Amino acid sequence: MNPPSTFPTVLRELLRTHQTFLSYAATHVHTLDLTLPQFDIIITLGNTVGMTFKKLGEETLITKGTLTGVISRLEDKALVQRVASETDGRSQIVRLTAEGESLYERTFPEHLAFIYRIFNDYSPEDIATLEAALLRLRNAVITARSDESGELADKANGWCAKVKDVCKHYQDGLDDVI
Amino acid sequence: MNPPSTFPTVLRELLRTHQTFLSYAATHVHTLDLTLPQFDIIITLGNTVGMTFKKLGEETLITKGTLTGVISRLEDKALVQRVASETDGRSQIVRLTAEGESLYERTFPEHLAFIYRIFNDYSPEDIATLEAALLRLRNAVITARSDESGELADKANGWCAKVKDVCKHYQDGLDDVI
DNA sequence: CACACTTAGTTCGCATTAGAACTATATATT
DNA sequence: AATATATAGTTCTAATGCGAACTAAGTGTG
Repeated sequence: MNPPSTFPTVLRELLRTHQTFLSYAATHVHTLDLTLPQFDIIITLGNTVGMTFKKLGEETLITKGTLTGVISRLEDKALVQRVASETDGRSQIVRLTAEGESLYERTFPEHLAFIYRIFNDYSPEDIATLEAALLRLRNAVITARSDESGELADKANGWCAKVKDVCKHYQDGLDDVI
Repeated sequence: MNPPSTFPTVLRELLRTHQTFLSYAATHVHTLDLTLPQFDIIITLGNTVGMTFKKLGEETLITKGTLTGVISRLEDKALVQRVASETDGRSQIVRLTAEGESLYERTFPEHLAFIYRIFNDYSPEDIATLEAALLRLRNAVITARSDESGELADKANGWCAKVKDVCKHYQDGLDDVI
């Protein structure tokens, strides 16, 4: 008794897919004694001359508050270093140390190969299709977010009256519980 | 200079989409003085007679260790309660209190309407397509995971030699950095 | 120059998150 | 029944993750 293919279902699938992928990626990264965010930093800094906290946070989707701690732990491991920016007294440049570069070059191809196994049965078109579907969803979220209390809100509220039945239907699928 | 549509790109897009969606959903849930996992528990328990920790964890994708804390905080807010199972001395049933039921009925339609705004431009087929794409990806990850050190690994390792060039290409797009 | 205002990182508080160790209860096997 | 094994929750630790307050440094306007 699967729930119908509605937006709550599709979003749950988004969470599930995301979580499954992270768990898969972690199995490799943990063999390097790194966490996923830490390894993300390493591969983002690989083949670059370093970048500011701000840029690094944008690339890796890590909030600046969190980033401070992640970088500090990588600094403890001597894989990255903070360098004061010469042009902006507020900025710090984060770059790989020699040891960090070495780790990157040693492990990144291996990591990509590990990830590649996921797409064994994907054609390039399949990958493009998937990416387009994800991008469309993300843009749809951004649109909904920026459209606060606008027309969308009205439509949604009008639609809200009908929702309770859908909820019941959706929840019924979960009643084979105890 | 966008990176080409390769698997690292598509996976980064998965993370981005996931994060954007969570951030959107949180803007509504936080007005209820709940965190996302807490609200997830509420709507999962809504219209049910309650369920065990195990079942609840499976539905919400929350690890059992984490679940203990989330449920405890919801218990502090008097929204859920633990009830000892009559059939299994190890199990606890988690169910909504009257106050929790009330909250659920008051806020779930509103929440669905808020989420619905994302799919304003989606047809039912569009939603089904998106869900299929996500499900396929998740199954691909599961396949890769269960195929440890199998044929996939060999193919991936053979392919690994070519990876470095791809890496360089992929990273070049990030060099407009400082 | 003095002022408000923005921006870059740090720090702090609170709540997950995964994973491992632990307790108590079931279940299976002999 | 006695033992081994598996399962359900709890507890613990280390590391995110987010948001808000804070400091230091840049930018703008008068």
